[in-house]
Amino acid sequence: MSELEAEYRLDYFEEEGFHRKQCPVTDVHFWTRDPDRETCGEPPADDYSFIDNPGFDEEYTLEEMREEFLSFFEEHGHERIEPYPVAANRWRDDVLLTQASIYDFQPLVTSGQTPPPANPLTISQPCIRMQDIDNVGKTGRHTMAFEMMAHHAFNAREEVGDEYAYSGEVYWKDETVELCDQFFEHMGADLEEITYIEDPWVGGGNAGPAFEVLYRGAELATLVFMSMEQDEEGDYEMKDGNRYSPMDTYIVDTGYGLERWTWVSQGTPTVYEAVYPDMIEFLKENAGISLSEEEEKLVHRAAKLSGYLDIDEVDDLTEARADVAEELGVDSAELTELLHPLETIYAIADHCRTLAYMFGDEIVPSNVGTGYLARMVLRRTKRLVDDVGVDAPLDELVDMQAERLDYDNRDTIRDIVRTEERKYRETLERGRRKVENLAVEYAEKAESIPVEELIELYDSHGIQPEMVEEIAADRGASVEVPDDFYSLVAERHEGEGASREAVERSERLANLPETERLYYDDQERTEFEAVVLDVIEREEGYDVVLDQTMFYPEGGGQPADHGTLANDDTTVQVTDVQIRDGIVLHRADGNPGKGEFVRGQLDVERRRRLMRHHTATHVIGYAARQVLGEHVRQAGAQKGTRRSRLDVRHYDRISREEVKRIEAVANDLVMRNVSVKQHWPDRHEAEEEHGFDLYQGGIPPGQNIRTITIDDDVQACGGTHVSRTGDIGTIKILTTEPVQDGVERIAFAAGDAAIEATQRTEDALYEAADVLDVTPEDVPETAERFFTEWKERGKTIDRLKTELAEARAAAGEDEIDVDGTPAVVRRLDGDADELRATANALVEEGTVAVLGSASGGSAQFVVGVPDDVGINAGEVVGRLAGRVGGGGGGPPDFAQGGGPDVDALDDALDEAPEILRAVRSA
RNA sequence: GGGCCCGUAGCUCAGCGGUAGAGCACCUCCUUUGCAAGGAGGACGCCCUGGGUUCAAAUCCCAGCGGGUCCA
Repeated sequence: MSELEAEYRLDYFEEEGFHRKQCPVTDVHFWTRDPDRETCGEPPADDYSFIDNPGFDEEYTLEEMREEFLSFFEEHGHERIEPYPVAANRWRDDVLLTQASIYDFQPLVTSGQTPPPANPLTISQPCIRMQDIDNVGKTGRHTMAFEMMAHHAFNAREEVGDEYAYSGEVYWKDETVELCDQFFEHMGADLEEITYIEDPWVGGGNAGPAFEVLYRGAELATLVFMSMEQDEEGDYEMKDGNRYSPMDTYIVDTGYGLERWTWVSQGTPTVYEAVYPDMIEFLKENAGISLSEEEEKLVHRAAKLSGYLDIDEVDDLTEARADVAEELGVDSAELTELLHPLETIYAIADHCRTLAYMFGDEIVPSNVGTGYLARMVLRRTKRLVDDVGVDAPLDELVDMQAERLDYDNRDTIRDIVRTEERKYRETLERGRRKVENLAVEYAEKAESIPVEELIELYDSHGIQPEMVEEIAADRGASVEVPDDFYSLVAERHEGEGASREAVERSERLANLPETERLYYDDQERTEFEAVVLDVIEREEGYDVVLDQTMFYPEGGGQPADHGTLANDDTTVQVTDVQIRDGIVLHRADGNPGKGEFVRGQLDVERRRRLMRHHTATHVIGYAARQVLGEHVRQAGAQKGTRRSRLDVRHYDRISREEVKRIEAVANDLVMRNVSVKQHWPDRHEAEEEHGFDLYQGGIPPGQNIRTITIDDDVQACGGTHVSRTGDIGTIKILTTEPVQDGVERIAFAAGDAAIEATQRTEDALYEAADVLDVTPEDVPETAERFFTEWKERGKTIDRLKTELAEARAAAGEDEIDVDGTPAVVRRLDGDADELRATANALVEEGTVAVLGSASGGSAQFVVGVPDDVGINAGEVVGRLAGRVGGGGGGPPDFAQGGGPDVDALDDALDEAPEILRAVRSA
């Protein structure tokens, strides 16, 4: 780390008369204007000193503070940027949630592939950090949801020229620290009290020097100078143990916690009271929490000390709490009892804000991805609400935050919260019954519920061990929850995860130019001429590289074009087309010859079908949004020639009624025959105009992006489309099915494929009608009637079999005597049911029954023995079955068996009396 | 995306190779007419679907469909 020391010696510090010091408590190096200062300013070296002693000239609300920051940086040459969604997976696939403002610009802007929306810029970015979830409410300063205010500048080294999407230096370390200082000064802070702690930053493959900016015990800003990338040959070894070297771009990445600034301006005991005063007031009242004046004072004093609490850093929270209690001179249990409801309320307020952000940004609850995180937070919140006795509905609480955050999809948010709450209630009820059954079972055995059951209950049924304890206690069963419960659960999941296949890259391609893509110029054209630049032999066939092509390579869920490449000598079939680093590879069954001129001809019918289906996919997505709500967005898509599918995020199953409405809206758009327009707008202008909903199918790199506009639906898309919606012909939804919780798959067909699909469905119906000998309209009713009748007949047959069996038993002409007990040995070729019924009837009359049958291709026996007769039926069956090459068994009074050797059945039955006697005497 | 659990009467579930069960609900009768009322009787099952193993599958194995849950 010391290698970076020079990086921190700024001219600005020199000019301003800063001193570099080392903190005797934390050992870190820091910069300060105060020559007498010894400690770095961060707990545990220093306490919070702003509580009851606000650090700025005025108090600010969250909204006022945000505006103060943004307008200050606007006045200092920065452009204000609208915040991005909290669902970072909308534009990058390496993370789920937005955890910092810089996330907005990774990876395309930070790597220099795409220009920033403005440079320099300022933003206040909503973020969610799930890591802090256990600290929320307890430490007084942690929140799961927060806004990171920031100013960013994107620089590229002069010497690399215009290789990147931005060039030159906007500003770097000195100006960054100066701006930070100026903002503190603007707010009325005492600059003498500010410390800049040297704290190198590492993350996501990048690194650089950084400062933590401390004021009155609170970390109010982090100034990161991202300037290095991971490199085994690099000169700098950072704290993660990896080596790093300087990169061509260098970026100012700052973060000013909006909540912290608001808190410091107000000097309230906890951040929560500064950030959500109204909601906390509401929750306190609703839960009936009122403190005496003395208690208020105690809570207040405890808050000042709670800066030391951090579940990551303090091993045992109870211990830390005890320390606080001791310092205050009160009983630890009493203090906990007093603080616990307040901590819960703080957490509820924070969690509701998190949920408002998530659902406001149209995350749909699910068992995967961001949807799962949302579900976890919601369930946790529900438990907290019940725990502390707040009886307001959860959707109302979330809505309070959604309203404050000014979301306009509040109805959907409430709908989602209610649906999720219902699902959770159902899970809890299921769980409760399960635990009750288990508790009774183990209580009877006088054992405690084993840990394996607890793990099973949690992992497979979502029941917290605390809940098991509670229910079990009611039923008189004991449970012991091990301290390392959650790591035991984790153990169960070890060894999961699939290996990822490496993508092979041909070095040969590196020397070829990018293929000119003609398919965007005129999407209707199907013929072209080109020069063969290279032919690469593959295991099966050849990869042909041309200078230009009409062939659309597989991508964006659209399969590749097929067709032919021909010159005067030869014609080769193209059966697949792929794109690698801008080079289009045509997989062909022959070699057209390097350097040759070829005529390319697309399989026109295939391409047309794909185009219809691609445009139809946009139309279906548009229609689904109209019918199901604005939260609907693409979760995946695959186009085909006969059918295509679109996976959409939605929090419920799609009903038949909704399917019909989607179909109607889609076909209405087809019939209106609106034009399908292609544009290449500047990406930032497009984003500003249409938002991130543009990127339903992924985010393309580059300054300009291609968009497809149909009516008022605009999407970034690289596929080929028909020119008017009327060209689709018609759209028919084939099926909807859930692919995972929160994602529904809509399969549909377009154009002639739609007609074919409808015909297939009709064929099935007509065939069914034909079999039933009725008209198609009558099929449902007739099928129902037949099914009912079929069941009735089954019952009648059962009854008749019983009657028949009784009649047979009553006939009784072939009764023999086994040492004084009457017995019947008989062959009757019926199914197992008949044999059983007959045997039962015989046994009823006090007769031993030995019945054999050869129906169904195998020999079968049933042996019944009345009570008080000393013959083991299982034994008899065993011996009989042995003679037909099989086996059998059952309880002593009623046994069944058989074997494959049908021919031996009669012989076996002949021997039955002997066997009965032998078994009796045994 | 991966792991695990579950599909049996209208509901909640038991059964886990050998004749499909219980409680609640339902119907009839009796006894009582009061906070989950008692008694007697009755009806109600493609044991999710399709393959396989077996003399025999609700039960074991495989696949599918449907539901749930945990993790990234």
